[in-house]
Amino acid sequence: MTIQLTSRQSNILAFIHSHIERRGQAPTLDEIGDALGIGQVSSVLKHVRSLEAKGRLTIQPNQARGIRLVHEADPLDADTMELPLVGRIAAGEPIFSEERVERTLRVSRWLFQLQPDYLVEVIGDSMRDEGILNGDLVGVHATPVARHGQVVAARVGGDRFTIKRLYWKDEVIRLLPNSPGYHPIDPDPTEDFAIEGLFAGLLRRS
Amino acid sequence: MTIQLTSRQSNILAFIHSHIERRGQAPTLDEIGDALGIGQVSSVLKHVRSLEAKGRLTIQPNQARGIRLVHEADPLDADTMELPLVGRIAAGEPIFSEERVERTLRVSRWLFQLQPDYLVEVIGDSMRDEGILNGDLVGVHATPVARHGQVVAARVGGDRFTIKRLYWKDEVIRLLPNSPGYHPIDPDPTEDFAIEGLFAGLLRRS
DNA sequence: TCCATTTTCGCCCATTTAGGCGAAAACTAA
DNA sequence: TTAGTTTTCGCCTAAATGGGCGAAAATGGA
Repeated sequence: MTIQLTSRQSNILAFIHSHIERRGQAPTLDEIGDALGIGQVSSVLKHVRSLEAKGRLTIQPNQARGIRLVHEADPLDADTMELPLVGRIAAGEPIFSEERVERTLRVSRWLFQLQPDYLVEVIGDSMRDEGILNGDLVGVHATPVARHGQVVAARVGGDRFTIKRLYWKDEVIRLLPNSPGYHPIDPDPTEDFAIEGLFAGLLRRS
Repeated sequence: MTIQLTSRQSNILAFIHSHIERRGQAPTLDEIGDALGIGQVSSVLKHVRSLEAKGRLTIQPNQARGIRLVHEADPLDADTMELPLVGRIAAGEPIFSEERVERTLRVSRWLFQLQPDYLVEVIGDSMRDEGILNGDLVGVHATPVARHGQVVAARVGGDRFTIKRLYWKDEVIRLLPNSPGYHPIDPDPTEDFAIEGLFAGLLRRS
């Protein structure tokens, strides 16, 4: 429920915004008054208080430059997030490129402890024993850092994007498929190998 | 941007809503006045005009019972849905009861072909081979009708709520755990047995 | 055409809010 | 401690809004 602002109020809010952008700190009431042509700081305060009542900013009492903007991000963004579903990964490309984002899904943040940055569709049943099936959408928290035993999204040889459990022993990296009938991947040292991120949740379509 | 209503206004809006539900047509200004204890229809009109200004309804000029509600349907509801996550199921209780709804999650509708009515947390690993693990949240499409081979949410003996693959042969119902080490359940004919619904998607927390 | 129903118009008052003023209080740095 | 900066308080006015009144206009059926 966003309450609408008067023109005075939105001008003031806009000025505060731009001031923070330009100077890195909030303006004083006096500076706001100067910019908007309001002689009395107390009048400015009145408006700033109104903006606070309308949920657009907060005031740190008695503190100079104590105005903090509230990042509005409509009520939904507060507890849900939008995740891009990226398609098949081709060689060399960065994970993110406009063309590969097939669509975006919105889900409650509560679902994830580790916040995913995107979703990938799983191809193949090599992780069946981890409860990850063909067609599942896996959330990936993009990071190159992974520890032994974690489920990771990795890219081997530049074009094969896989979800595997990482085994790292004696400086040997192994990607364990964790399903019978699949063989572990021992990355060829001459091939590119990159950890794209960590497993962070799963969505299965019905 | 939804503008907030005064209490008078929301009462009037609520009455209009319920009147349309009950009678199939909008009330006259006089009827609204009667219900809310406002003597003058013109006063009612004032409020109805306010509601129009706030985008909650429209008025067909000079037309009797000419109030039309605007179905707000926030842009989000269009492509996401809210699902209650229900807790452990106790004996005899209906699936839905306020106390058992632990929280609600919002997810994109696109995720589901068969629309789930609620989510249940899976206890135990009896469906590991179906890719359903302990702690997963399973979407359930509430229906008593299931066919052979479908994954169902069922209640056996009144208190055991389980997710199983349904086998139905020669009028014998079997719930197949689909994991080694678990035995099929052959419902005891003297026990209650009810299919609560069909598997409709899965969410795994990270 | 006439009449009952229903909507619309003009007017009223009380409360809230916007917008502003001067002065007091609080903070900060010398 | 003292002076300058900045925030806060109390008070004021005008406009907008909420909530209401009685009467006039429009509508539709008999």
